[in-house]
Amino acid sequence: MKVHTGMNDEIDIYQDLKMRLISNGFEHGAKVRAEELRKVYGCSASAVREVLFRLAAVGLVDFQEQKGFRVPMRSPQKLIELTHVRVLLEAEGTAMSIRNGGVDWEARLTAAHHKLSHIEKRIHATDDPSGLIEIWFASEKEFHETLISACGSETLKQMHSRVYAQFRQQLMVADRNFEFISQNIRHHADILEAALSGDEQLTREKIHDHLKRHLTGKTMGD
Amino acid sequence: MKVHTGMNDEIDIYQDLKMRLISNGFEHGAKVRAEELRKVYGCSASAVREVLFRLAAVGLVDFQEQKGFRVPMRSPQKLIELTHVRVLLEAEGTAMSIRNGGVDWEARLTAAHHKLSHIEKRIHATDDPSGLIEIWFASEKEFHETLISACGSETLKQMHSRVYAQFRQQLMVADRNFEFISQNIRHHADILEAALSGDEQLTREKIHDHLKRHLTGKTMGD
DNA sequence: ATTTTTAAAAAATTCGAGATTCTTGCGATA
DNA sequence: TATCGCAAGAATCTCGAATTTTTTAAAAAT
Repeated sequence: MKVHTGMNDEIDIYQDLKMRLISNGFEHGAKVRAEELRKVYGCSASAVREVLFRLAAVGLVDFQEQKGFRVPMRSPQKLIELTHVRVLLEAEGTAMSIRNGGVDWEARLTAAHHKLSHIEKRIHATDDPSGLIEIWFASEKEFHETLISACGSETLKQMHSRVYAQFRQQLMVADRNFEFISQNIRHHADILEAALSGDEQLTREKIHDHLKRHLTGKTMGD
Repeated sequence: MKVHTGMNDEIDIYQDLKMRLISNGFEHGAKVRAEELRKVYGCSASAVREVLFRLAAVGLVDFQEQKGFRVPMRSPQKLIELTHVRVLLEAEGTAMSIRNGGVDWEARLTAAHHKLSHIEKRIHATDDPSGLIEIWFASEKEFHETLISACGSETLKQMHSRVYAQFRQQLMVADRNFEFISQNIRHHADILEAALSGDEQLTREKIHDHLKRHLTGKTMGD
Protein backbone atom coordinates (compact mmCIF):
# COMPACT_ATOMS: atom_id res chain seq x y z
CA MET A 1 0.00 0.00 0.00
CA LYS A 2 1.18 3.44 -0.80
CA VAL A 3 1.70 5.95 1.93
CA HIS A 4 0.68 9.51 1.29
CA THR A 5 3.82 11.45 1.98
CA GLY A 6 2.88 14.92 0.94
CA MET A 7 5.37 14.70 -1.88
CA ASN A 8 3.88 14.95 -5.33
CA ASP A 9 4.53 12.77 -8.33
CA GLU A 10 5.57 14.36 -11.56
CA ILE A 11 2.14 13.87 -13.06
CA ASP A 12 0.75 15.91 -10.24
CA ILE A 13 3.32 18.60 -10.88
CA TYR A 14 2.37 18.58 -14.55
CA GLN A 15 -1.34 18.79 -13.89
CA ASP A 16 -0.94 21.37 -11.17
CA LEU A 17 1.29 23.60 -13.25
CA LYS A 18 -0.98 23.20 -16.24
CA MET A 19 -3.95 24.32 -14.21
CA ARG A 20 -2.06 27.27 -12.80
CA LEU A 21 -0.99 28.30 -16.26
CA ILE A 22 -4.43 27.96 -17.82
CA SER A 23 -6.28 29.62 -14.99
CA ASN A 24 -3.84 32.50 -14.98
CA GLY A 25 -2.12 31.57 -11.73
CA PHE A 26 0.97 33.27 -13.08
CA GLU A 27 1.45 36.77 -14.34
CA HIS A 28 1.58 36.88 -18.11
CA GLY A 29 5.10 37.31 -19.36
CA ALA A 30 6.57 36.36 -15.99
CA LYS A 31 9.50 34.04 -15.74
CA VAL A 32 8.85 30.53 -14.57
CA ARG A 33 11.90 29.46 -12.64
CA ALA A 34 12.45 25.78 -12.09
CA GLU A 35 14.63 26.61 -9.11
CA GLU A 36 11.76 28.35 -7.36
CA LEU A 37 9.09 25.77 -8.14
CA ARG A 38 11.45 23.11 -6.90
CA LYS A 39 10.74 24.15 -3.34
CA VAL A 40 7.00 24.25 -3.90
CA TYR A 41 6.87 20.70 -5.18
CA GLY A 42 9.64 19.28 -3.09
CA CYS A 43 11.77 17.94 -5.89
CA SER A 44 14.82 18.88 -7.88
CA ALA A 45 15.00 21.62 -10.45
CA SER A 46 15.57 19.11 -13.24
CA ALA A 47 12.25 17.46 -12.55
CA VAL A 48 10.44 20.77 -12.82
CA ARG A 49 12.47 21.58 -15.89
CA GLU A 50 11.23 18.48 -17.62
CA VAL A 51 7.65 19.25 -16.77
CA LEU A 52 8.13 22.72 -18.17
CA PHE A 53 9.44 21.24 -21.38
CA ARG A 54 6.34 19.17 -21.68
CA LEU A 55 4.18 22.21 -21.06
CA ALA A 56 6.13 24.14 -23.65
CA ALA A 57 5.21 21.34 -26.03
CA VAL A 58 1.57 22.23 -25.57
CA GLY A 59 2.31 25.90 -25.90
CA LEU A 60 1.40 26.84 -22.35
CA VAL A 61 4.87 28.19 -21.61
CA ASP A 62 7.43 29.65 -23.95
CA PHE A 63 10.93 28.29 -23.93
CA GLN A 64 14.01 30.07 -25.16
CA GLU A 65 17.50 28.70 -25.29
CA GLN A 66 19.61 29.99 -22.39
CA LYS A 67 16.74 32.21 -21.32
CA GLY A 68 14.52 29.69 -19.61
CA PHE A 69 10.75 29.56 -19.48
CA ARG A 70 8.17 32.32 -19.54
CA VAL A 71 4.42 32.55 -19.35
CA PRO A 72 3.24 33.56 -22.82
CA MET A 73 2.23 37.17 -23.15
CA ARG A 74 -1.41 37.94 -23.61
CA SER A 75 -2.29 39.76 -26.77
CA PRO A 76 -5.51 40.47 -28.66
CA GLN A 77 -3.84 39.27 -31.84
CA LYS A 78 -2.97 35.90 -30.35
CA LEU A 79 -6.48 35.41 -29.06
CA ILE A 80 -7.83 36.13 -32.51
CA GLU A 81 -5.46 33.64 -34.08
CA LEU A 82 -6.27 30.95 -31.55
CA THR A 83 -10.00 31.53 -31.92
CA HIS A 84 -9.69 31.30 -35.66
CA VAL A 85 -7.88 27.99 -35.61
CA ARG A 86 -10.14 26.70 -32.87
CA VAL A 87 -13.26 27.43 -34.90
CA LEU A 88 -11.66 25.82 -37.91
CA LEU A 89 -10.89 22.60 -36.07
CA GLU A 90 -13.99 22.49 -33.95
CA ALA A 91 -16.39 23.13 -36.80
CA GLU A 92 -14.70 20.50 -38.95
CA GLY A 93 -14.53 17.97 -36.12
CA THR A 94 -18.16 18.50 -35.22
CA ALA A 95 -19.27 18.08 -38.82
CA MET A 96 -17.39 14.79 -38.90
CA SER A 97 -19.00 13.75 -35.64
CA ILE A 98 -22.41 14.45 -37.10
CA ARG A 99 -21.60 12.13 -39.97
CA ASN A 100 -19.95 9.37 -37.93
CA GLY A 101 -21.25 9.76 -34.43
CA GLY A 102 -24.60 8.06 -34.37
CA VAL A 103 -26.93 7.78 -31.43
CA ASP A 104 -24.18 7.16 -28.94
CA TRP A 105 -22.52 10.46 -29.72
CA GLU A 106 -25.82 12.32 -29.67
CA ALA A 107 -26.52 10.87 -26.24
CA ARG A 108 -23.15 11.91 -24.89
CA LEU A 109 -23.52 15.37 -26.37
CA THR A 110 -26.94 15.78 -24.84
CA ALA A 111 -25.58 14.67 -21.49
CA ALA A 112 -22.65 17.07 -21.67
CA HIS A 113 -24.94 19.91 -22.59
CA HIS A 114 -27.29 19.05 -19.79
CA LYS A 115 -24.51 19.36 -17.24
CA LEU A 116 -23.19 22.54 -18.78
CA SER A 117 -26.63 24.06 -18.99
CA HIS A 118 -27.25 23.23 -15.36
CA ILE A 119 -24.11 25.04 -14.22
CA GLU A 120 -24.75 28.02 -16.44
CA LYS A 121 -28.23 28.47 -15.06
CA ARG A 122 -26.89 28.36 -11.54
CA ILE A 123 -24.28 30.95 -12.43
CA HIS A 124 -26.90 33.09 -14.08
CA ALA A 125 -29.05 32.94 -10.98
CA THR A 126 -26.47 33.75 -8.34
CA ASP A 127 -24.70 36.98 -7.46
CA ASP A 128 -21.37 35.44 -6.61
CA PRO A 129 -20.47 32.78 -9.17
CA SER A 130 -16.83 32.58 -8.06
CA GLY A 131 -17.25 29.16 -6.51
CA LEU A 132 -18.73 27.77 -9.72
CA ILE A 133 -16.07 28.96 -12.11
CA GLU A 134 -13.96 25.84 -11.88
CA ILE A 135 -16.91 23.56 -12.53
CA TRP A 136 -18.05 25.73 -15.39
CA PHE A 137 -14.61 25.58 -16.98
CA ALA A 138 -14.59 21.81 -16.81
CA SER A 139 -18.13 21.54 -18.17
CA GLU A 140 -17.51 23.92 -21.02
CA LYS A 141 -14.40 22.02 -21.97
CA GLU A 142 -16.24 18.73 -21.83
CA PHE A 143 -19.06 19.98 -24.01
CA HIS A 144 -16.77 21.29 -26.70
CA GLU A 145 -14.63 18.18 -26.58
CA THR A 146 -17.70 16.02 -26.87
CA LEU A 147 -18.68 17.91 -30.00
CA ILE A 148 -15.63 16.63 -31.83
CA SER A 149 -15.29 13.37 -29.90
CA ALA A 150 -16.79 11.22 -32.67
CA CYS A 151 -14.84 12.78 -35.51
CA GLY A 152 -12.65 9.70 -35.77
CA SER A 153 -9.40 11.65 -35.97
CA GLU A 154 -7.07 11.50 -32.97
CA THR A 155 -4.87 13.99 -34.76
CA LEU A 156 -7.63 16.55 -34.97
CA LYS A 157 -8.59 16.01 -31.35
CA GLN A 158 -5.03 16.46 -30.13
CA MET A 159 -4.66 19.59 -32.17
CA HIS A 160 -7.89 20.98 -30.83
CA SER A 161 -6.88 20.17 -27.29
CA ARG A 162 -3.73 22.26 -27.63
CA VAL A 163 -5.49 25.18 -29.20
CA TYR A 164 -8.22 25.05 -26.60
CA ALA A 165 -5.73 25.17 -23.73
CA GLN A 166 -3.90 28.14 -25.21
CA PHE A 167 -7.20 29.85 -25.97
CA ARG A 168 -8.18 29.49 -22.34
CA GLN A 169 -4.87 30.85 -21.21
CA GLN A 170 -5.42 34.00 -23.23
CA LEU A 171 -8.70 34.81 -21.57
CA MET A 172 -8.92 36.89 -18.46
CA VAL A 173 -10.74 34.95 -15.82
CA ALA A 174 -10.28 37.10 -12.75
CA ASP A 175 -13.18 38.95 -11.13
CA ARG A 176 -15.60 39.21 -13.96
CA ASN A 177 -19.33 39.34 -13.62
CA PHE A 178 -20.28 36.65 -16.07
CA GLU A 179 -22.47 38.98 -18.05
CA PHE A 180 -21.90 36.84 -21.07
CA ILE A 181 -23.46 33.82 -19.40
CA SER A 182 -27.01 34.27 -20.68
CA GLN A 183 -25.63 34.69 -24.16
CA ASN A 184 -23.62 31.53 -23.68
CA ILE A 185 -26.63 29.53 -22.57
CA ARG A 186 -28.33 30.44 -25.84
CA HIS A 187 -25.20 29.65 -27.87
CA HIS A 188 -24.67 26.24 -26.41
CA ALA A 189 -28.32 25.34 -26.84
CA ASP A 190 -28.18 26.47 -30.46
CA ILE A 191 -25.10 24.35 -31.12
CA LEU A 192 -26.72 21.33 -29.54
CA GLU A 193 -29.91 21.78 -31.49
CA ALA A 194 -28.12 22.23 -34.79
CA ALA A 195 -25.88 19.22 -34.15
CA LEU A 196 -28.81 16.96 -33.28
CA SER A 197 -30.69 18.10 -36.36
CA GLY A 198 -27.81 16.78 -38.43
CA ASP A 199 -27.34 20.04 -40.29
CA GLU A 200 -23.59 20.32 -40.70
CA GLN A 201 -23.55 23.77 -42.18
CA LEU A 202 -25.86 25.22 -39.56
CA THR A 203 -23.78 23.67 -36.80
CA ARG A 204 -20.63 25.19 -38.24
CA GLU A 205 -22.30 28.58 -38.23
CA LYS A 206 -23.48 28.23 -34.64
CA ILE A 207 -20.00 27.30 -33.49
CA HIS A 208 -18.62 30.28 -35.34
CA ASP A 209 -21.25 32.58 -33.86
CA HIS A 210 -20.46 31.31 -30.38
CA LEU A 211 -16.82 32.31 -30.66
CA LYS A 212 -16.93 35.22 -33.07
CA ARG A 213 -16.77 37.90 -30.40
CA HIS A 214 -13.18 36.77 -29.78
CA LEU A 215 -12.34 37.44 -33.40
CA THR A 216 -12.86 41.17 -33.15
CA GLY A 217 -9.87 42.03 -31.02
CA LYS A 218 -12.12 43.91 -28.64
CA THR A 219 -13.04 41.20 -26.16
CA MET A 220 -10.77 39.74 -23.55
CA GLY A 221 -13.55 39.21 -21.06
CA ASP A 222 -14.07 35.46 -21.15
CA MET B 1 38.78 31.83 -31.27
CA LYS B 2 36.66 28.76 -31.05
CA VAL B 3 38.18 25.38 -31.61
CA HIS B 4 36.17 22.82 -33.51
CA THR B 5 36.04 19.88 -31.16
CA GLY B 6 33.69 17.54 -32.93
CA MET B 7 31.17 18.00 -30.13
CA ASN B 8 27.77 19.19 -31.24
CA ASP B 9 25.59 21.84 -29.72
CA GLU B 10 22.12 20.93 -28.65
CA ILE B 11 20.63 22.72 -31.61
CA ASP B 12 22.64 20.51 -33.88
CA ILE B 13 21.40 17.46 -32.05
CA TYR B 14 17.87 18.72 -32.47
CA GLN B 15 18.21 19.33 -36.18
CA ASP B 16 20.05 16.10 -36.78
CA LEU B 17 17.55 14.00 -34.88
CA LYS B 18 14.67 15.79 -36.55
CA MET B 19 16.08 15.00 -39.95
CA ARG B 20 16.66 11.37 -39.04
CA LEU B 21 13.12 11.10 -37.76
CA ILE B 22 11.50 12.75 -40.74
CA SER B 23 13.57 10.96 -43.33
CA ASN B 24 12.88 7.63 -41.68
CA GLY B 25 16.34 7.14 -40.28
CA PHE B 26 14.78 5.10 -37.51
CA GLU B 27 12.57 2.07 -37.69
CA HIS B 28 8.96 2.97 -37.04
CA GLY B 29 7.86 1.98 -33.59
CA ALA B 30 11.44 1.54 -32.42
CA LYS B 31 12.57 2.84 -29.10
CA VAL B 32 14.70 5.95 -29.06
CA ARG B 33 17.03 5.60 -26.13
CA ALA B 34 18.70 8.68 -24.80
CA GLU B 35 21.42 6.50 -23.35
CA GLU B 36 22.39 5.19 -26.78
CA LEU B 37 22.24 8.50 -28.60
CA ARG B 38 24.37 9.99 -25.87
CA LYS B 39 27.41 8.23 -27.30
CA VAL B 40 26.60 9.29 -30.84
CA TYR B 41 26.45 12.95 -29.95
CA GLY B 42 29.04 12.92 -27.22
CA CYS B 43 26.91 14.36 -24.48
CA SER B 44 24.91 13.23 -21.49
CA ALA B 45 21.63 11.38 -21.60
CA SER B 46 19.83 14.34 -20.06
CA ALA B 47 20.78 16.56 -22.96
CA VAL B 48 19.41 14.07 -25.45
CA ARG B 49 16.36 13.63 -23.29
CA GLU B 50 15.59 17.32 -23.50
CA VAL B 51 15.92 17.31 -27.24
CA LEU B 52 13.57 14.35 -27.39
CA PHE B 53 11.03 16.25 -25.36
CA ARG B 54 11.18 19.08 -27.81
CA LEU B 55 10.74 16.67 -30.67
CA ALA B 56 7.81 15.08 -28.89
CA ALA B 57 6.30 18.55 -28.85
CA VAL B 58 6.26 18.51 -32.62
CA GLY B 59 4.90 14.99 -32.64
CA LEU B 60 7.95 13.42 -34.23
CA VAL B 61 8.47 11.08 -31.31
CA ASP B 62 5.97 9.68 -28.87
CA PHE B 63 6.63 10.00 -25.18
CA GLN B 64 5.13 7.88 -22.46
CA GLU B 65 5.68 8.26 -18.76
CA GLN B 66 8.22 5.74 -17.46
CA LYS B 67 8.35 4.15 -20.88
CA GLY B 68 10.55 6.59 -22.68
CA PHE B 69 10.46 7.66 -26.30
CA ARG B 70 9.40 5.83 -29.42
CA VAL B 71 9.27 6.55 -33.13
CA PRO B 72 5.58 6.87 -34.02
CA MET B 73 4.14 3.90 -35.84
CA ARG B 74 3.24 4.34 -39.45
CA SER B 75 -0.37 3.72 -40.30
CA PRO B 76 -2.61 4.52 -43.25
CA GLN B 77 -5.16 5.93 -40.82
CA LYS B 78 -2.70 8.40 -39.35
CA LEU B 79 -1.60 9.56 -42.78
CA ILE B 80 -5.22 10.18 -43.67
CA GLU B 81 -5.77 12.19 -40.51
CA LEU B 82 -2.64 14.24 -41.00
CA THR B 83 -3.48 14.91 -44.62
CA HIS B 84 -6.95 15.99 -43.65
CA VAL B 85 -5.75 18.49 -41.08
CA ARG B 86 -2.97 19.64 -43.34
CA VAL B 87 -5.39 20.41 -46.16
CA LEU B 88 -7.63 22.20 -43.70
CA LEU B 89 -4.85 24.46 -42.44
CA GLU B 90 -3.07 24.92 -45.74
CA ALA B 91 -6.19 25.80 -47.68
CA GLU B 92 -7.29 28.26 -45.02
CA GLY B 93 -3.85 29.81 -44.69
CA THR B 94 -3.48 30.17 -48.43
CA ALA B 95 -6.88 31.80 -48.75
CA MET B 96 -5.80 34.29 -46.11
CA SER B 97 -2.54 34.89 -47.93
CA ILE B 98 -4.46 35.63 -51.10
CA ARG B 99 -6.43 38.28 -49.22
CA ASN B 100 -3.51 39.79 -47.31
CA GLY B 101 -0.41 38.90 -49.24
CA GLY B 102 -0.17 41.43 -52.00
CA VAL B 103 2.48 41.62 -54.65
CA ASP B 104 5.30 40.73 -52.30
CA TRP B 105 3.74 37.41 -51.46
CA GLU B 106 2.93 36.68 -55.09
CA ALA B 107 6.55 37.32 -55.95
CA ARG B 108 7.83 35.02 -53.25
CA LEU B 109 5.37 32.33 -54.25
CA THR B 110 6.38 32.57 -57.87
CA ALA B 111 10.02 32.32 -56.86
CA ALA B 112 9.40 29.30 -54.65
CA HIS B 113 7.48 27.61 -57.42
CA HIS B 114 10.19 28.35 -59.91
CA LYS B 115 12.77 26.59 -57.79
CA LEU B 116 10.47 23.67 -57.08
CA SER B 117 9.51 23.35 -60.71
CA HIS B 118 13.16 23.34 -61.71
CA ILE B 119 13.98 20.47 -59.39
CA GLU B 120 10.93 18.49 -60.38
CA LYS B 121 11.79 18.75 -64.05
CA ARG B 122 15.30 17.54 -63.36
CA ILE B 123 13.90 14.62 -61.39
CA HIS B 124 11.47 13.87 -64.17
CA ALA B 125 14.26 13.81 -66.71
CA THR B 126 16.76 11.62 -64.90
CA ASP B 127 16.80 7.92 -64.22
CA ASP B 128 18.35 8.11 -60.79
CA PRO B 129 16.83 10.97 -58.82
CA SER B 130 18.25 9.79 -55.50
CA GLY B 131 20.70 12.66 -55.28
CA LEU B 132 17.93 15.19 -55.76
CA ILE B 133 15.54 13.93 -53.13
CA GLU B 134 16.88 16.10 -50.35
CA ILE B 135 16.68 19.24 -52.45
CA TRP B 136 13.21 18.34 -53.60
CA PHE B 137 12.06 17.86 -50.03
CA ALA B 138 13.35 21.27 -49.07
CA SER B 139 11.82 22.94 -52.12
CA GLU B 140 8.45 21.30 -51.66
CA LYS B 141 8.41 22.38 -48.05
CA GLU B 142 9.36 25.91 -48.96
CA PHE B 143 6.66 26.16 -51.60
CA HIS B 144 3.92 24.97 -49.31
CA GLU B 145 5.16 27.16 -46.49
CA THR B 146 5.23 30.14 -48.80
CA LEU B 147 1.61 29.49 -49.67
CA ILE B 148 0.54 30.24 -46.11
CA SER B 149 3.36 32.65 -45.30
CA ALA B 150 1.24 35.78 -45.68
CA CYS B 151 -1.73 34.50 -43.73
CA GLY B 152 -0.87 36.74 -40.81
CA SER B 153 -1.33 34.04 -38.19
CA GLU B 154 1.75 32.70 -36.46
CA THR B 155 -0.48 30.21 -34.71
CA LEU B 156 -1.69 28.74 -37.97
CA LYS B 157 1.81 28.59 -39.36
CA GLN B 158 3.17 26.81 -36.31
CA MET B 159 0.32 24.34 -36.42
CA HIS B 160 0.89 23.70 -40.08
CA SER B 161 4.58 23.21 -39.52
CA ARG B 162 3.91 20.47 -37.01
CA VAL B 163 1.41 18.70 -39.17
CA TYR B 164 3.66 18.96 -42.18
CA ALA B 165 6.57 17.35 -40.32
CA GLN B 166 4.43 14.47 -39.11
CA PHE B 167 2.92 14.08 -42.55
CA ARG B 168 6.39 13.73 -44.00
CA GLN B 169 7.33 11.23 -41.38
CA GLN B 170 4.44 9.03 -42.38
CA LEU B 171 5.51 8.81 -45.98
CA MET B 172 7.83 6.14 -47.23
CA VAL B 173 10.76 7.77 -48.90
CA ALA B 174 13.07 4.86 -49.57
CA ASP B 175 13.76 3.62 -53.08
CA ARG B 176 10.82 4.83 -55.01
CA ASN B 177 10.76 5.77 -58.62
CA PHE B 178 9.12 9.14 -58.44
CA GLU B 179 6.35 8.15 -60.78
CA PHE B 180 4.19 10.74 -59.17
CA ILE B 181 6.51 13.55 -60.17
CA SER B 182 4.85 14.51 -63.43
CA GLN B 183 1.53 14.60 -61.63
CA ASN B 184 3.12 16.82 -58.99
CA ILE B 185 4.49 19.24 -61.51
CA ARG B 186 0.97 19.76 -62.81
CA HIS B 187 -0.46 20.09 -59.27
CA HIS B 188 2.00 22.70 -58.14
CA ALA B 189 1.52 24.71 -61.29
CA ASP B 190 -2.24 24.57 -60.83
CA ILE B 191 -1.96 25.78 -57.26
CA LEU B 192 0.29 28.63 -58.28
CA GLU B 193 -1.99 29.66 -61.11
CA ALA B 194 -5.10 29.57 -58.94
CA ALA B 195 -3.39 31.52 -56.16
CA LEU B 196 -2.15 34.24 -58.50
CA SER B 197 -5.59 34.52 -60.05
CA GLY B 198 -6.90 35.43 -56.62
CA ASP B 199 -9.59 32.77 -56.68
CA GLU B 200 -9.74 31.50 -53.11
CA GLN B 201 -12.16 28.69 -53.72
CA LEU B 202 -10.33 27.38 -56.73
CA THR B 203 -7.04 27.48 -54.83
CA ARG B 204 -8.57 25.51 -51.98
CA GLU B 205 -9.71 22.89 -54.46
CA LYS B 206 -6.31 22.65 -56.10
CA ILE B 207 -4.62 22.17 -52.75
CA HIS B 208 -7.13 19.50 -51.90
CA ASP B 209 -6.65 17.78 -55.26
CA HIS B 210 -2.90 17.81 -54.77
CA LEU B 211 -3.13 15.88 -51.51
CA LYS B 212 -6.27 13.87 -51.95
CA ARG B 213 -4.54 10.67 -52.97
CA HIS B 214 -3.28 10.47 -49.38
CA LEU B 215 -6.84 10.53 -48.14
CA THR B 216 -7.73 7.19 -49.65
CA GLY B 217 -5.69 4.97 -47.36
CA LYS B 218 -4.17 3.32 -50.42
CA THR B 219 -1.08 5.41 -50.99
CA MET B 220 2.04 5.41 -48.90
CA GLY B 221 4.33 6.02 -51.82
CA ASP B 222 5.14 9.69 -51.30
C1' DA C 1 1.30 -27.17 -19.49
C1' DT C 2 -0.11 -22.83 -17.75
C1' DT C 3 -0.03 -19.39 -14.48
C1' DT C 4 2.14 -17.02 -10.57
C1' DT C 5 6.15 -15.51 -7.92
C1' DT C 6 10.50 -14.00 -7.46
C1' DA C 7 14.86 -12.34 -8.67
C1' DA C 8 18.08 -10.18 -11.82
C1' DA C 9 18.92 -7.07 -15.52
C1' DA C 10 17.85 -3.14 -18.12
C1' DA C 11 15.79 1.15 -18.77
C1' DA C 12 13.97 5.47 -17.35
C1' DT C 13 14.00 9.14 -14.15
C1' DT C 14 15.73 12.06 -10.52
C1' DC C 15 19.14 14.49 -8.21
C1' DG C 16 22.53 18.09 -6.70
C1' DA C 17 26.83 19.83 -7.80
C1' DG C 18 29.78 21.89 -11.19
C1' DA C 19 30.22 24.42 -15.59
C1' DT C 20 28.49 27.71 -18.71
C1' DT C 21 26.01 31.66 -20.01
C1' DC C 22 23.36 35.70 -19.13
C1' DT C 23 22.30 39.88 -16.37
C1' DT C 24 23.32 43.72 -13.52
C1' DG C 25 25.72 47.45 -11.56
C1' DC C 26 29.82 49.91 -10.95
C1' DG C 27 33.72 52.39 -12.57
C1' DA C 28 36.85 53.92 -16.30
C1' DT C 29 37.24 56.48 -20.44
C1' DA C 30 35.95 59.70 -23.84
C1' DT D 1 27.19 63.20 -19.14
C1' DA D 2 27.14 59.27 -22.03
C1' DT D 3 29.15 55.07 -23.52
C1' DC D 4 31.78 51.20 -23.00
C1' DG D 5 34.02 47.47 -20.51
C1' DC D 6 34.52 44.57 -16.73
C1' DA D 7 33.51 41.93 -12.82
C1' DA D 8 30.27 40.00 -9.42
C1' DG D 9 26.13 37.75 -8.98
C1' DA D 10 22.27 35.17 -10.67
C1' DA D 11 20.14 32.06 -13.67
C1' DT D 12 20.42 28.29 -16.83
C1' DC D 13 22.35 24.16 -18.52
C1' DT D 14 25.12 19.88 -18.33
C1' DC D 15 26.69 15.86 -16.37
C1' DG D 16 27.23 11.14 -14.36
C1' DA D 17 25.93 8.76 -10.41
C1' DA D 18 22.06 7.21 -7.58
C1' DT D 19 17.21 5.97 -7.34
C1' DT D 20 13.00 4.17 -8.94
C1' DT D 21 10.38 1.66 -12.21
C1' DT D 22 9.77 -1.55 -15.89
C1' DT D 23 11.06 -5.49 -18.37
C1' DT D 24 12.96 -10.00 -18.80
C1' DA D 25 13.92 -14.57 -17.33
C1' DA D 26 13.84 -18.31 -14.50
C1' DA D 27 11.84 -21.00 -10.82
C1' DA D 28 7.87 -22.44 -8.23
C1' DA D 29 3.15 -23.57 -7.82
C1' DT D 30 -1.31 -24.89 -9.52
